[in-house]
Amino acid sequence: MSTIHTVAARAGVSSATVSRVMNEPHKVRETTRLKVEQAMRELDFSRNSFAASLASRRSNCVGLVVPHLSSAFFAPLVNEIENAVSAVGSYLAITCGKNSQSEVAGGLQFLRQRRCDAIILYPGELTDQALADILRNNPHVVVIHRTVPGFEARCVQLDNPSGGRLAAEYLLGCGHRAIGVIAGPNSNPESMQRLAAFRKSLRAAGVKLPASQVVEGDFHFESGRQCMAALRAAQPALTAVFCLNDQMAFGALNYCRAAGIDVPSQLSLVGFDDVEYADLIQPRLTTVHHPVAALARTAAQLALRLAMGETLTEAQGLLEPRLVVRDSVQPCSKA
Amino acid sequence: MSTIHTVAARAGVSSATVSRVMNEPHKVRETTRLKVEQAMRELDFSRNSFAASLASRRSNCVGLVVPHLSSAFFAPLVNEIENAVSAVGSYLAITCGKNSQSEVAGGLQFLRQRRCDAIILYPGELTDQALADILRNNPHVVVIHRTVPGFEARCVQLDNPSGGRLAAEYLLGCGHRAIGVIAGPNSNPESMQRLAAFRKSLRAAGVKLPASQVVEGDFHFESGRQCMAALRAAQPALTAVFCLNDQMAFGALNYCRAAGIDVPSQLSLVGFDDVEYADLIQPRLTTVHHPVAALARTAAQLALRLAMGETLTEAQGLLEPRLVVRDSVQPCSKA
DNA sequence: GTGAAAGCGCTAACAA
DNA sequence: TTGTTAGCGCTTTCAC
Repeated sequence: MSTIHTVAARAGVSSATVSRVMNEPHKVRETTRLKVEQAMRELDFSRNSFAASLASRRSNCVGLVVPHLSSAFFAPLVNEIENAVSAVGSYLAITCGKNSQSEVAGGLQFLRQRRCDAIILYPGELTDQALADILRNNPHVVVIHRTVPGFEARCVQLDNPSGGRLAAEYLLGCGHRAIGVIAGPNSNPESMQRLAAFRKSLRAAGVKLPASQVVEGDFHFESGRQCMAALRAAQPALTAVFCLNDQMAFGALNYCRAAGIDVPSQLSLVGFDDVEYADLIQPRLTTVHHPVAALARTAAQLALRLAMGETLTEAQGLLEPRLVVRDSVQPCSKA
Repeated sequence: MSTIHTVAARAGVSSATVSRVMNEPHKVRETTRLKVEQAMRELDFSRNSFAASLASRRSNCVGLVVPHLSSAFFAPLVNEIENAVSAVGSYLAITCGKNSQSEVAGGLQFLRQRRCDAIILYPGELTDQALADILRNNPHVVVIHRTVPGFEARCVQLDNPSGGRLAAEYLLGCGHRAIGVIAGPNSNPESMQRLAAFRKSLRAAGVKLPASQVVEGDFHFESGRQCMAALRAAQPALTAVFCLNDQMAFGALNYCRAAGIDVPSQLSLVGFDDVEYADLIQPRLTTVHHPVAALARTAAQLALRLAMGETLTEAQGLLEPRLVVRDSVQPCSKA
C-alpha cells in the first residue's frame, strides 16, 4: 500500500506537501495540488489514519458507551448520534456495556486506548458517585440521560420529574384514583425521579400510592407482563397503571390481553418514552414522549465541542417531555 | 500521558519488555512482569492503540456498513455483530451508508483509512455488479444478506426463495386464491427473489399473480399503508396479502384498521422477517422468520477469520427461514 | 529472558 | 509556497 512518500516521489514534491494537500489544501498552489491528487489516484493512495492520529494527537473519533444496541429506545439514539458525528467527518466507536459498572469501566478503558476525542456515556445503573469519579478523571466525557451533581455542563437529560407529573395529572384528570405503577429497577435513578414526581402529584390530589401498588420491573417486555400479573393479583381494583417505559407497557398490555382484561375500558395504561411502535400496537399507547433524537443530538454536539478542545461551563437545560394522548386511557367509570 | 518509555524507566526495564508484557506476557519472567504492571498502574498507563496499530499493521477493528441503525431489523443485526466482534477483543467501526452507492463508497473509503482488518457490508440497493467490483478489490470484505456470483465464500444470506415459497404454500393451504403482494423496491434483489419464488409456487397451484396485484413499496411503515390502500382500491376482492417485510405489514395492518377491514377475518396478512414486535401487535403477525442473529454471527465469524489472515474458499450455505404461524391469517371463507 | 535500534506513515514546526 | 527534519508511541527483529 502506498504512502505519502511514494505519492510525493511520483508527484515530484516532498511528503510535507502531500500532507498539506490533505489537511490544508488552500496552503498549496493549485498546479502542484493537482499533480499530487493525480499521483494519489494513480497509486490508489489511502491515508493511514493511525499514523495521522499518532502524529497529530487527534483521533477524529467519538466513543459511545451504551448497554446494547437492539432496543427501540437505544437504536434511534445511537443512529442519531452516528449521524451527528459522521456529519463532521468523525466516526463513532461503539462499546456495549451491558449496564454493569465493570463492563462500563472496560468499555471506557477500551475507548481510552483509542484516544477518542470525546466520549458519550449512557450510565445505565451506575451511581452518581461512580459517574462523578469518571467525569472528574475524564474531562472529555459527556453523560447522556442523567445529570450528575457538580457536572451539569457535561450532562444532558430529560426532565424526568416533569414526565412523571404529566402522567399523573393526565390520569387524575381522567378521574383515576386507584392507580398502580410498574417501575424500573430501584437502582435506576431516572425511573425513581419519574416515580417520585408521579407520587408527589398524586399526593397533592389526595391520592395515595402505597408500596403494594408499585412493582419493580427491569424495563423489558417480559418484566412488564409479570409485573402486571402481580399487580392484578394483589390489587384487582386498580383502574389505571403507569409503566415507566413503553416496553413494559407492551408487556402489561400483552398480559391483559391474555387475561381477558380490556384496555382501556377495564384498565387504563400509560407508558413512557413513545418509542416507534407505541403508535402501532392496539390500542395505541398513550405515553410520555421522550425526545430521544434531541437528546442524542445535544449530546453529540457537546461531545464534538469537547473534541474541539472547548471547555463546557454552562449547565445544560433539561429536555421537556410531553404527553402523547392516544387510546390506552379512558375516563374512569368509577369517577 | 505516560508511554511505554516512562513505564520502562520506572520499572527499570527496556520498552521492549513493556511491550512484551502487553502482547506476549508468557515470554517475560513473572517477577519483571509484576514490576512492569505495578509501574503501569502507578502511572495510569494506557497503551496508544494508534502507535500499536501503526507498528503492528493490525487495527483490531472490524468495519460495518449498514444503511442505518434505527430499524427493528438492523438494530438486532448490528447488536449481534458488536457482541461477536467485541468478544474477541476487536472493536466495531460503524458507517451508515443510506443505501446509496456513493455513500457506501464513501463509507468504504473511510473504513479503509482506518485499516480495518475486515469489513462487513450490507449491500442495500447496490447491484451485484457493483458488489463484485468491491469484493474483487477488497479481499477482506464480507457481504451480508446477498450472494454475489463468484464470491460465494464471502457472502452470507437467507434462503430468500425458500421464504417466498413458505409464505405461498401456507396461504394456498389456507385456501386463498386471490392474493396480493406488497413488495420491496424493484431494485432490491432480496425482495425480488422472495417474490419470484412466491409467484412460482402460486403458479404451480394454478393461481395467477397479475401485475395489478403486486405493488412496489420501500420497506417502510408508511409505504405499507399506502400500498395497502392502493391494492384495496384496485383489487377489492383479495382475501390475502403477502408483505415482503414486517414493517410494511404493520403499515398495511394500520390501513386496514383505519378502513374498517378486519384482519384476519376479512383479509389475511403475512409478513417477512419476524422482527421483535411482530408478536406484540394485534393481531399477532404470521410471518416468515428471518434468522437475523444467526446471519449476523455468521458474518462476524467470517469477518474475523478474514481478519486473522485466512482466505475463505468454501461457499457459505444459505440460512433457512421458517414460517411462524400466529393470528393474522385465517382459512379463506371462499375456499 | 531482556535490550538496542530501526522503523510503521504521518504531522508540524522551522527554514528556505 | 515548499522542503527538511524531528518526532508521535509502539512493535519487532536481532543480538546478547
